[in-house]
Amino acid sequence: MSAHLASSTTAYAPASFARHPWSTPATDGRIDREGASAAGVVLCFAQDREIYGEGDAADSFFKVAEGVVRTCKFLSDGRRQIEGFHVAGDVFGFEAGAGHRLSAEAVCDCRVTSHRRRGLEGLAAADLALSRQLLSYAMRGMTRAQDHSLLLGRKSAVEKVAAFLMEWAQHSVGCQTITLAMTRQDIADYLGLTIETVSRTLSQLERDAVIEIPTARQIRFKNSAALQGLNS
Amino acid sequence: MSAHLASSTTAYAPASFARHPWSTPATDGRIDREGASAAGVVLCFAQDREIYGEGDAADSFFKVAEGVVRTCKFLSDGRRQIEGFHVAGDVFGFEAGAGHRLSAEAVCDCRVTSHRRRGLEGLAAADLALSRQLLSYAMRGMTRAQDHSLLLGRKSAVEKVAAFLMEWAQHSVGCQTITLAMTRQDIADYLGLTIETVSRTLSQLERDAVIEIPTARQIRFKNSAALQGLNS
DNA sequence: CGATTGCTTGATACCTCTCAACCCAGGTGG
DNA sequence: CCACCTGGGTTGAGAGGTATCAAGCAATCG
Repeated sequence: MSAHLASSTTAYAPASFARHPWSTPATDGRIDREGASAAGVVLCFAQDREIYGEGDAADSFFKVAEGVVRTCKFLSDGRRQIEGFHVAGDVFGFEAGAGHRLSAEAVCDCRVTSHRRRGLEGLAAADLALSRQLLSYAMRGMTRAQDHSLLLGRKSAVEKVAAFLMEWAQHSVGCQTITLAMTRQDIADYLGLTIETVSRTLSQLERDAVIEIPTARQIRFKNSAALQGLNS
Repeated sequence: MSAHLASSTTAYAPASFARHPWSTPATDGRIDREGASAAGVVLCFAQDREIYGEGDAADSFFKVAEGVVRTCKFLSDGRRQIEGFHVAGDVFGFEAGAGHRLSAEAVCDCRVTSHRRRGLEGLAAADLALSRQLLSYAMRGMTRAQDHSLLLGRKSAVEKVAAFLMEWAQHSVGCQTITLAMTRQDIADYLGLTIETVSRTLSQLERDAVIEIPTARQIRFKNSAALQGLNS
C-alpha cells in the first residue's frame, strides 16, 4: 500500500525534485500511527506531485493534515476540470467503487494521512458513529459537487471568480487579505475558464476597487458587499 | 409528513391542474406500505409539480417508481441548473443536513415512494447492509455530480448534447431510438446551455447524419460511433 | 377557430477563448 | 555582477462560440 503510493508519485515530477526536502513520501521513520478507530499513515507530497491517479485502486482514502490538495478529472485531449481544493481537515479520495474516479495532486507541499478503506468499513459495521461519519464525508462531497455545478453551468466569469474568492476566504484566517495556494491555471480549471479570463477578471475587479492584488498570490478585499452582490 | 408534501406541491401548478387525473398526491386509499426495512409511502405527482423545494425539511427521501424526476438549483434571478434526471429505481432527496439543498420536480407524471429518514437511520444502525446501501446512494450522487462538473466546465455544446444523448440512451430500452421525457428547456438547464443552442445543436447533428429526429421527443441514432467520438 | 405551448431558425451582439507579446521575479551560470 | 533562462502572470487584438432577440411553425387544447 505505501509502496503503491510511492510509485504513484513518480508522475509529473519536477526536475528539481531530487533535491527537494519533500521529495519522498514518509518513510518508516515518519510514519505516525493513530488510534485504531482512525488509523492513519502520514505521507508527504511535494508541490504538484500526484497523490493518486484516475483509475488507481481506491483501497485507501485520505485526509489533509497540512497544505492544499486538488482533485480533478481530465478529458482525453488534456482539458482539466478541478473538482475541488481540499485543506487541512478535509477528506478526499473516498470512493464507492474499486477505483478512484478522480486524480489528486498536491497544490503545494503538503502532508496527508492515508486510511485503509477495508479496515474502516469493518469498524463501521460495529461503530454507528463512525458509520455516520463516513456517510457525512460522502454527503459533503455530493453537496460540494452540486454547488459547483450551479457555478459551472450558470454563472458568468465575474460571478465565478467572485464565488471562488469568497469560498477561499472562508479558509483564510484573516478576513481582509487572503493568500492563494494555487496558480491562475488551477483557478481557471476549477472555474471552467481560461487562465487569461481569470487574470483579466481579477484585474477588472481591482480596477473597480472591489479587491486589491498586492502580489499575484495575495488578494485583499476592499468592497466585500460588491463581491457578495455577485453571488446568487 | 404527507400533509407537508401535499402543501409543497402547490407551487408551479399549471392552470389545468385541478382537472388532471394526477392532480393530487396519493390519498389514504392509494397509500401502499411495504415491509418495515424499506417502508415507503407511494405518492403521485403530475407533470411539473414540485416534489419538494430548496430548503424544505429533509425528513424524507424518495425513490422513483415510475416516470422521471429532475433535481435542480436556482440562482436568485431565476437561472436554473438541473443537477440530474432520476428514473425508476433512482433515489433522490437524500441529504446530509436538515434541509433539502436542491428542489425536485416531476418531469412527467410520476410515482415515487417516500421514505422517512429517521426511521431508516435507526434501522441502519442495526443493519449493516442497509447502512452500506445508504452510503452507496450518497456515493452515486457524488460520482454523478462530479462527472457532470467535467461536462459543464470543459465541454463544448456539441459534446454536451452528445453526452446527454448517450447518457439518456442507457435509460432507454431500445438501442436505436430514444424517447425524451423532458423539454428542450430541461435539457438546456441540465447542460448549462440555452434552449436555442440545444435545438440548433440537435439540428446540426441531424444534418450531419449522426441522428434523426422523427418527432421532437424522439431521437434515432444513425451513427453511434460519431456520437461516441464526441465523448471524452 | 384562436390561443397556447414547445420547438426551430435567423440575425446580431457579446462574452470568452485563442494567439501573441510582454513583464517580472527567481534561479543559474559564466 | 550581469546575462540568460524559466515559469507564472498580465495585457492586447482578433476570432469564434454561444447567448440574445425576434419571427415563424406545428401540435394541442379549449
